[in-house]
Amino acid sequence: MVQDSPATRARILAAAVEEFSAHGLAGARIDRIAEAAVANKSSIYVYFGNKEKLFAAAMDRVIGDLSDAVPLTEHDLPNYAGRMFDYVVDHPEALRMSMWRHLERPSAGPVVTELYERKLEAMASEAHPSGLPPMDLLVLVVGLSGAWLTSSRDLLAAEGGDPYSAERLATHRAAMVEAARRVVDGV
Amino acid sequence: MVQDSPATRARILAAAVEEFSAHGLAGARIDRIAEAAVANKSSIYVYFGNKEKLFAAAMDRVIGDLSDAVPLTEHDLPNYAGRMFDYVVDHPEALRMSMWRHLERPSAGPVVTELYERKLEAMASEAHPSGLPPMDLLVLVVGLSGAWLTSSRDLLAAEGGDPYSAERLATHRAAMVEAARRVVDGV
DNA sequence: GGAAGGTAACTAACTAGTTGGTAATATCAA
DNA sequence: TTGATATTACCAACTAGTTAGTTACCTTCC
Repeated sequence: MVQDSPATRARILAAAVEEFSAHGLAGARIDRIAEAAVANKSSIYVYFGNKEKLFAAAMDRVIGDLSDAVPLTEHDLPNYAGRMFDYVVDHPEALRMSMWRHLERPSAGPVVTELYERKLEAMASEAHPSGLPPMDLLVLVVGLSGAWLTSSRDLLAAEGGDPYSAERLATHRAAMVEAARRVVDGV
Repeated sequence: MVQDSPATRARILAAAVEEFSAHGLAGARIDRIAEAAVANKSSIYVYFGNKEKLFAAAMDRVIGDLSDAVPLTEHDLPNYAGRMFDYVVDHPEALRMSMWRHLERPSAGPVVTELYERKLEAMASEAHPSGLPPMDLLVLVVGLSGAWLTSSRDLLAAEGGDPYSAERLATHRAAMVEAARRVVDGV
């Protein structure tokens, strides 16, 4: 086993993302993370301090990657919703982590309030046909983008077939982007 | 302490709903539930079997109450969204429990696939101006109804003020119902 | 030889679930 | 009604296993 500190740290963080995404903060097990990372448990404490801080680091990583990959295009919200949908389909851990954050540690993860403030200002300054307050508009569009992937399996099962097949997801994506367009453009 | 088996059971279930809603299945503590219910820990095992089954019972209760209180009016989805919003504002545990279910035990809670099937059929048989598939429409409207209450505090904080004040919630409710109307009615 | 990276074994605290026993209530014969 | 007995509700203390976090020691490489 070659010693390589940055690589070990990276393996731990990757394993932590997977474990926390699957089980949340309370359900995650440090031993499982160490095993999956092929690292010793104590390395986790050397690199990240404790479970809580490791959770925060995993959250920073996942949410940071998400906001880098899906920039908020405030003047084209329907396509923002579409890109957000594509990203969380490809990276389910992003959606799960943000749900864990909401339920377990609302304060974890990067603070991007300032960014949002600028985006909302930009939205407010232009004349929107929507007629809805910028914040409400943004929240609703984000809500649309995650609707399918956060729906209960019970509801999705009512249609028959696999709700997560590529074809079904493509159909929903189109419907969702169209819905966002209607919300944004008004009637 | 007067002995009253149904009352003890009810106290345990109520305490379980609160504990699971706050901490989820993995984070909940049986001892805390017993203490909050003013009952002995072993009563929990007498009445509910084990932690998992108690979680399922709490889920049944919360989701059952929700679907009783907010009947799915498939021919008036915007107001369905509005009533759903009102309910989860008044009963935050309903939203939190359904999130915990999604993350921790997707199979917990009542199975209502059959009900949804009938509702979707009813939607399909009528000519909708929406042009969107019934399932997508329903999922998107439900997504809209929960958007504000599942948004990150970070985003909501960008506006300044309390995002959960009665006034702010009323404003959002109106915007959300209007958005649902636009999605349902098409352009 | 010494600093940095890594490890196995350990510990103290916690947690789901159990047990052996007590008190209250119901049943019923006299 | 009464007193013995069975049943139900309840409880304090315990157990076996788990878990986050620590420590003392080893290995690698400059």
